[in-house]
Amino acid sequence: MAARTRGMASDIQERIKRLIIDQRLPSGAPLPTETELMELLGVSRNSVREALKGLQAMGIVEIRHGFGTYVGPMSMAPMIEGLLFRTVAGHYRGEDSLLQLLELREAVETGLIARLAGRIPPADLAELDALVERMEAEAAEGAVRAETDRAFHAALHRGLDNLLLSEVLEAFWDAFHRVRTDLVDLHADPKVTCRQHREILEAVRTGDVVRAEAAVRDHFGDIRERLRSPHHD
Amino acid sequence: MAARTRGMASDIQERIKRLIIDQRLPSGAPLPTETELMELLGVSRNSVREALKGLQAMGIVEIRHGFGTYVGPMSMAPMIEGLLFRTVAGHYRGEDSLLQLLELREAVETGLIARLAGRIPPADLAELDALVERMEAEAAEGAVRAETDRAFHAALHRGLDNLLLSEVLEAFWDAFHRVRTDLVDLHADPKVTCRQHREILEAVRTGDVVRAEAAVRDHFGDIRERLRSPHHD
DNA sequence: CTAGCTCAGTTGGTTAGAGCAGCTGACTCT
DNA sequence: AGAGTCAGCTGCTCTAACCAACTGAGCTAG
Repeated sequence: MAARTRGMASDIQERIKRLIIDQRLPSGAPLPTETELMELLGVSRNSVREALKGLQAMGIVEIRHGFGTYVGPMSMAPMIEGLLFRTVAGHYRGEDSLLQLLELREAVETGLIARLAGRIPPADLAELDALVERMEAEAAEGAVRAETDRAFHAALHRGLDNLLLSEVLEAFWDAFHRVRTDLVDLHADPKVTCRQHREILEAVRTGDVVRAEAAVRDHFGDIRERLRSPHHD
Repeated sequence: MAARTRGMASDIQERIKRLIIDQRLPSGAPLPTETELMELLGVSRNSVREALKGLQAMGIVEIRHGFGTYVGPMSMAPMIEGLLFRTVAGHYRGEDSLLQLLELREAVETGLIARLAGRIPPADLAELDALVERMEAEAAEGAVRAETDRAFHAALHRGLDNLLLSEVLEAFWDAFHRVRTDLVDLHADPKVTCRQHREILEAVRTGDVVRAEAAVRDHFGDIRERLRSPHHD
């Protein structure tokens, strides 16, 4: 017997994790069926399912109805859900959780822009140019699509050359975006947004670290300002 | 009916989340018992439990055997678990996931040190002094305890005045520390470690941003160097 | 011979009911 | 008045049966 005081479900989860690690299973690899796991681990189907539900919530396994169970993508998706819920719950309880989330993004992205300035590959710079242009086209028609903003930040962070870091930043963006659409309407001026993004792009293109930091800070400062102003319920 | 194609468990989770948000329940508040939830939501006990297991994995609820179910701490603990597993699994598959995790910490902490330099409250500075001294005492006896290093970083980040940000940084520290103890032995020179921490402290005390960034980068650069050198299996 | 449909088998999803296990608080005995 | 005990809540695990989704082999029609 392994873990006595911590419950069997947790024990089963640990054993399934070990199974994945010991066998070097990559994302997408098939795992034993529920019936097999139940025999393999010597527990009931119910316990297996509860353990899998927990692992699924952490992105460690992926369950497909009628097909099978697989090693999960291990993306940052669970973190997004957690951050989102934490922020929304805090917001409704009167905390400034939304501002904290924005500050988290601001602090991290401002700190990282110095590392990016002057080091963006030409291909990514071209993509960023195209994205800013699309952004301006969308702004002329009323509002910038969220997907375009997301693509801009994603392309920018690609230069960091660290998949984990990029995913974490993307997760922060996602969480903030979802909170924003669920809770408040920032009614930002699309033209201002465009100008700020172009400024960031030009700064990193020329490799001007100080200017780049100022541009990013300006971008977030603008959002922060709108966050403080009266908005909703 | 809400989600038809996404399964009932996910639907139940959503409804429990709504329950917490709509009633403004704070962390630690009691939730309905399994029996009550089962009647309230009109589903079987098993489905309720599977949903709760998923929420528990995300830190949204906390289940105490024989006592009840409560609103969870909503800390970053689930993220630590996820990062840890992702990194360990990647490492065993031959990826440089450990280095990526270290770089994540390095990038974020280096970027944030500028925001801290010269802005640490005297009380925190005193605590940091005490921690470096303890570190030196421990170094003289062989090795610096992990808890001391953790406390140093935690005290340093307290000055950020953003609980979410501090927790995220702490989570990154935890994940890296656990991976490190599980996978590799960095056998760092404790005296060097002490010197680096003192240097960081002096730099932020005097408010010298450039020196502070260099100190942090030096600290991480040292760890990164050891990570590359031959180590284990 | 091929394109499309059908259906049986496999796998996960849900329900039901029974009994086990841990914790709390009130009750009892000293 | 203090310490031990036990009844009762609570969550935990198991069994067994049936429902629902998906795949792929085999059949049918063109």
